[in-house]
Amino acid sequence: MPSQTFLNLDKSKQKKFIDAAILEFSNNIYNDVSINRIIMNAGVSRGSFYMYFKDKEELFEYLLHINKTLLDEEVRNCFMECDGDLYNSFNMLYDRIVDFIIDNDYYGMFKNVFIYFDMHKRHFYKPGYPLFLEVKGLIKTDNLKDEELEFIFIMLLHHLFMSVTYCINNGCLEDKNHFKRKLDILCYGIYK
Amino acid sequence: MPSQTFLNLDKSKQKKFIDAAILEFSNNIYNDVSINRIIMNAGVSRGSFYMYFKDKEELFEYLLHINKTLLDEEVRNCFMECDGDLYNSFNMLYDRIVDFIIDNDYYGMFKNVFIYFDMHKRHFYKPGYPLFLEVKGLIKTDNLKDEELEFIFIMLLHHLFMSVTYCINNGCLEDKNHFKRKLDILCYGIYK
DNA sequence: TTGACATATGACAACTTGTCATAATATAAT
DNA sequence: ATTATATTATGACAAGTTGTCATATGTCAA
Repeated sequence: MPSQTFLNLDKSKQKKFIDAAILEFSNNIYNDVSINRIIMNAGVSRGSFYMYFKDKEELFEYLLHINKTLLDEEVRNCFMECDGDLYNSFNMLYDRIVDFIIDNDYYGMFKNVFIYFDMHKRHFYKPGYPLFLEVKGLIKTDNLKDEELEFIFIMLLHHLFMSVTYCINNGCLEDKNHFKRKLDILCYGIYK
Repeated sequence: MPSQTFLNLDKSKQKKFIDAAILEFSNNIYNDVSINRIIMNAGVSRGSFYMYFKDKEELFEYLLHINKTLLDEEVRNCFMECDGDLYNSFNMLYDRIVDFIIDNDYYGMFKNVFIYFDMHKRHFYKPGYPLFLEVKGLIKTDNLKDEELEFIFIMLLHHLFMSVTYCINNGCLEDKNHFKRKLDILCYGIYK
């Protein structure tokens, strides 16, 4: 998270900075993101940057944080709308996330995020992922085998993001079939 | 792949260079690998490095290539020894890979590779992965559902590497159960 | 011996990041 | 209103990074 100094900034200055950061993260993959260009575009001095954020990673985490809140909301909605059925929920979730990313201002950034997604996956779906605890109660378990629910949840989430990555990177956002095939395998198994 | 110039070098000079490169990749994650340090340790000039390799990525790919050959051999063996049964093959494969990495001189490097694995996953298991074509004939399909074999293969491979990553990063190389649980889900499904 | 080609070199330009002493500004206290 | 204190802003700087290129040194055949 940014320092209090940054949070104390008036909203317009904050926005200008964040916009510059998103622009940079949209046009460059993580490793090539230049703090120099960000501060130039934001009209902020070098020293100030390091007053606001520890480093590039902290800035990046903050950019993710801003949107994660919105994404989490989608997850909650899907589970509610599907009466907690895992298959249907994840099916719906995939479509929603893809749509979310397309519609979103942060599309370019997300694209780069997803390319390097697993580099940063620890932010999303490690065990203890808070979102899981939230939706846990919503999942219908009577038609499931006796596996630890969080384990399954994380596995599904993992594939979800993998497929999103796959589709974004291959420019085939319409190939929603890719994830559904995976989902079928996960839910019903490979073996006869 | 390195330039012919590098391949023409006498073996001892090649080895010195590769050793220096492995040392560097073992002690630093990809982004922090310094070509400067490599050429210092290898006793090679800056210009020579760029004569041998296009850039850091090409060098890294070559280091992977060296070992991939050995890993591929393990894959072949497992499929042979398990009469092409997917479940058993991947089960065995996991153990072998973990052992391979532990025993190997390249352990440190592999650790760093696996941390950033998915950043580089394109090198391993994208569709058309040559190893698949090789072992395809070895896979017994009569007890499998009618899914595209390569799709399943890549999914299993993906989880295999994920679990190896998980175990290496968490220092719990003995927790072989992690992958077996995933394998059960993949083979027999989540739903009753 | 002389060309012709392959290989080696390190100085160089053009970047990068993170720090820090200093300067400017805002807020509080007298 | 003036002083004191705390907060925020700044850009020069050190110490690094990469990739290039003119030049130098090998090597081998004619």
